[in-house]
Amino acid sequence: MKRQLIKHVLQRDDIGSTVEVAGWIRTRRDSKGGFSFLEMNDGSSFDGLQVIADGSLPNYQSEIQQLHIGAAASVVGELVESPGAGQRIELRATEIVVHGWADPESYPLQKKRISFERLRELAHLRPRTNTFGAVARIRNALAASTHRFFQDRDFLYLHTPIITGSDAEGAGDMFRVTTFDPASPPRTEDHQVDYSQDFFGRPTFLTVSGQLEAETYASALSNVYTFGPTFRSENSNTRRHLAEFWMIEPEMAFADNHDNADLAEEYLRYLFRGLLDDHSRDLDFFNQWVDEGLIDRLTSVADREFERITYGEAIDVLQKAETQFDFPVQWGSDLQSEHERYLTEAAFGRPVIVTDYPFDIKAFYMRRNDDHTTVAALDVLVPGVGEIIGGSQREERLEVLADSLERKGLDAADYWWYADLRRFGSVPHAGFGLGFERLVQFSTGMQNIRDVIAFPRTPHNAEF
RNA sequence: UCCGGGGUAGCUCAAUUGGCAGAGCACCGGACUGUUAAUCCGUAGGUUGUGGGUUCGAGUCCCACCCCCGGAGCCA
Repeated sequence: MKRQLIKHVLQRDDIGSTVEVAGWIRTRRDSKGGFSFLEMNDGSSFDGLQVIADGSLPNYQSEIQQLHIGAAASVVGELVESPGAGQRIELRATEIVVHGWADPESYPLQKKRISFERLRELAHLRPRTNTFGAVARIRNALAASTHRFFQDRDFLYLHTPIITGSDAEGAGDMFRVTTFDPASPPRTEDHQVDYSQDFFGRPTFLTVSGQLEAETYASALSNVYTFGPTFRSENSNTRRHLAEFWMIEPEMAFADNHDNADLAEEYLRYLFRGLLDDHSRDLDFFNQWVDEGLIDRLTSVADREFERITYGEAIDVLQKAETQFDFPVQWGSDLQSEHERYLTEAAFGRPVIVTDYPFDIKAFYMRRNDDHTTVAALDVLVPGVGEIIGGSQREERLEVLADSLERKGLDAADYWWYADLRRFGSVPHAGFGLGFERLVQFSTGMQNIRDVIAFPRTPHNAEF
């Protein structure tokens, strides 16, 4: 007999059929009537299947009554209507095979609520909990929807390199990649580390962004997107930062920053509509136990247009605000977290796309506006999470790019191939980067980013 | 990295001006004729994050370090 996933069994109505399921025991409740209830979950859905284990089963006393949370078992049984409240159907077992025991004395997961902090120390077991099972399914759904969204619009999925030779991508501190023995690397005559003898014959690092590479393929295949891991070695200790995270970076040729904003908004609203339509059971759980306003917020984001303002307009709004900010609001300085939060939570109560930031506070590759002081940048701010997308139209004019590199203190020689895109068949193009974990945070209401990725990498944390 | 809070039983937390380290849950044993995150009774459970120091006596006070959480910065 072929084992069925519980998500499918729960939808069946062919009462009397024989089915086989397998999974992990969540709880056993013994009835006074000489039989037991087993709640079994295989991760295929939020809800588990209730199994009725009658006292007449041959291994009832020897095994079934020893089952506890965490044990793995498979069950063959008859699908019956459940006389109890709380479930439509249940499985009356004819055979129960225990595959793996879980000693209740030492098994760390309990039937009661366990703090997320504690579960981070149990990252190998936490997917067996309600919350982390639901996070994993939502994360998967968002990944699948992402590919569907871009594939349906003829974006080409591009794999950009994880290891990069560029130490000047300008998006943050980088992890070095080397095969050298750290205790005794080869040295040059003047005692510098001799990277010409390293694996790649030059210093290499883990990527902080696939954008520059993505631009090269957009400059040939029109619309592309990346979806891969990204690494930042900043000593960030917040609930919004990881050292290793996943980023989605679409890049469009023959597109300006308005097209960019349109794409960002359409993409996000598509994702949330999909979750609301197809993953309501998991969302209901988060709405009840994690974040009461979650479903209302996702619905409103999916249904309403985003607010779009320029940086200059944002400064005006903030300067007229009643709120007392810790940091002063003035044109030319970057928006602080408290400012972003005010805009998206208090002022507008929905996602806000802020565009056209001052040149001086943004990256070299962003396209200079005609006012010569701002660039065609774009940040998408969402309530609770803050910046979820950052992007821009790219500078496609060679002379302006060269000027920007110089003004940012960067060496144009390091960007020779990037500049070549502007020498040969240059086109207006634009794109953005979306932090996938921040998207999962927003979609689940989970407060800490370490709880929306399977094995979080943060300073002092790489146990698993 | 900076600021603030914290680390006590397997888990979540108490412990008064420094004075015999407790409770709930989980587990185990028993009770209860279908239960559904905490039904009742009972047993057991500890080098109070680590290392020093003050004191007759330290979970509590002092010093150093480690780790966790929240906020800030960096950003996605």
